[in-house]
Amino acid sequence: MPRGERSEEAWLWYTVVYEAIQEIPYGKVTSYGHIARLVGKPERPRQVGVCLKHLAAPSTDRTKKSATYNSSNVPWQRVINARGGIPPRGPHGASRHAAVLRAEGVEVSEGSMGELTVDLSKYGWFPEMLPSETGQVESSDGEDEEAAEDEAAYHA
DNA sequence: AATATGACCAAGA
DNA sequence: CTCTTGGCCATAT
Repeated sequence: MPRGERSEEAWLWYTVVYEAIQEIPYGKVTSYGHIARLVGKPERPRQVGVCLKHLAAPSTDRTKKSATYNSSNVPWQRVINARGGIPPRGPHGASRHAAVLRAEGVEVSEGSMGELTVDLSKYGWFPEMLPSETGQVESSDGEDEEAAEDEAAYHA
């Protein structure tokens, strides 16, 4: 991260996000919001996107830490938006993204406006949490980021 | 320092 | 179904 690598807190955010993403099974996809929930920050899906954006540049890493995670060891292609759409981050970005997903066996179709989409009910990966149905929340205690961090590193 | 943006999301209208 | 609104906060200008 550009800003002084001294900020452990910022590094921590990137770390938990990357590790959560690495848990997405091959051939499945999930959303930014789900990753945000996994790391205990359900209200910051946007910041997850920031992480991946920086991930796109593997070199230019001055700190050894930033070299830990790069576009080749983090399956960024398995993270799409909540509607199953592939975010058009560039002119040919979406198509390239779709190609990578198809290579994993994920079916990518075309939306109404030529937007590439994935069928979440088929390829979506949302581990045992459907708030809309059960309305149950796992950690209803006062735990926050710390707990989430543990949980994220747990599964690895 | 202050303002604008963005690989987003959920809920309303 | 589409469009708007409010919220988030690390980066970029």
